[in-house]
Amino acid sequence: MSRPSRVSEKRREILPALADAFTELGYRRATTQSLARRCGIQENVLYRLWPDKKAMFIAAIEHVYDFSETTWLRLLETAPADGGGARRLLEFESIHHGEFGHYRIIFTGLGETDDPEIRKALKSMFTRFHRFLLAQLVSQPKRGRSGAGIPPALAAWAFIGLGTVANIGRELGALGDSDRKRLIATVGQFLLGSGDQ
Amino acid sequence: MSRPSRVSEKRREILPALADAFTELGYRRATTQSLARRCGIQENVLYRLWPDKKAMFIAAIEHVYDFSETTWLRLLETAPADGGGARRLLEFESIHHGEFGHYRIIFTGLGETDDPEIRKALKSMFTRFHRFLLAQLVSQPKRGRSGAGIPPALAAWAFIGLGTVANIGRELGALGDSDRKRLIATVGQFLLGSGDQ
DNA sequence: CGATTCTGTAAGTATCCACATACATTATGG
DNA sequence: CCATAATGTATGTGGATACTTACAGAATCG
Repeated sequence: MSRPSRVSEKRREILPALADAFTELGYRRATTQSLARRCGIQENVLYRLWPDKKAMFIAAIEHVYDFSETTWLRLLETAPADGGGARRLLEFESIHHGEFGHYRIIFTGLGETDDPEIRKALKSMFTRFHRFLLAQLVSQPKRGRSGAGIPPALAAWAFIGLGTVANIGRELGALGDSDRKRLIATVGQFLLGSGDQ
Repeated sequence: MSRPSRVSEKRREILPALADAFTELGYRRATTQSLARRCGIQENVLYRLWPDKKAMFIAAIEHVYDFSETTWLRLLETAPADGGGARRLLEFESIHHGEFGHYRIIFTGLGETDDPEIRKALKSMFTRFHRFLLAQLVSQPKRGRSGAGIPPALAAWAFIGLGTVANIGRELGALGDSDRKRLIATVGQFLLGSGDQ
């Protein structure tokens, strides 16, 4: 009992840089040396905060989702509470989608899914994401079911797919900026249920 | 001039095992040793067929797409030439989607997109995929535009996104088998333009 | 203060991995 | 049959990398 541990504060302080490193380099290419350097600490200190590299990676995944969700929640706060949140999110994403490149940590994670812990972390992340989107969809003004009779739970998954392919297209340069925005806006509106319009 | 080279035959003979190895292990975790072992040859021989590991990976990516496209083309041959190919593919994929796990090589590739050659290979793959789907969509019976006024080029991208999220859901166990099939069937039909039906 | 625990810095290690070298064997064209 | 080039097998290597150990200073409790 002397000198209280500040480990948890340190973890939170370091997480953004850690997540950025994994995001840019991917899981395997991110060496513990490079992680430490980019966090401005020694390798050893990293190992005092997490038991191994995998734990650092999982923490980074969770941080990335928390960060995104915080962004969206802030956006929804400023939105009218009339249930138009889904539409608002859609507009926002059609412009800013993938700006932080954070989805890259998902891609690299998906290459490690035979590790049970990593798979579990990813599954939990996607489940949270799905739940969040679903909540927005069912609180829509017009009806509880989205476009043309697609059950909202499926529509929410389709939204995730839409965002994913937009990210891939952006990453590879296979989809130009304007096409990507049109893709999100058009198909998104469609899934929201407004159809042609 | 003596003893003709059988390099290209050997490459073709080995590619399936090579692609399987990258598919199961991912790019970084697949060691050249494990690649060689799973191909039933020596490491050295591998290096006589391709200059380095990256070239092997790119060859595997191309092989995987060629394999898929061949499967679909065979399916379309047996389909009536009335332009219902897209619908036929959809039915097929809603059942057999992702069976070979080959999409995993895409995920691991997407974690290496800062390498120009790998990015180029992936971009080319997605572009070919998109072109293939688009051709099926525009040859549809009802109209040249798919569901509810979505331009077919965008609908084709949305299809890719749909397939991708289905694969992710399957991989993580976040989407049960029946939900996955319903997702592909429902949203797919929707994108095809039949809406409620 | 002082015992104790936290924190920073530096260096070490055992393992692994992409790729190379060396050489014996085999098949082909002339 | 023989010169030439392809193939098979074994072993080597230099560098990277996850994780460890050693130790000095500093902050907090009683």
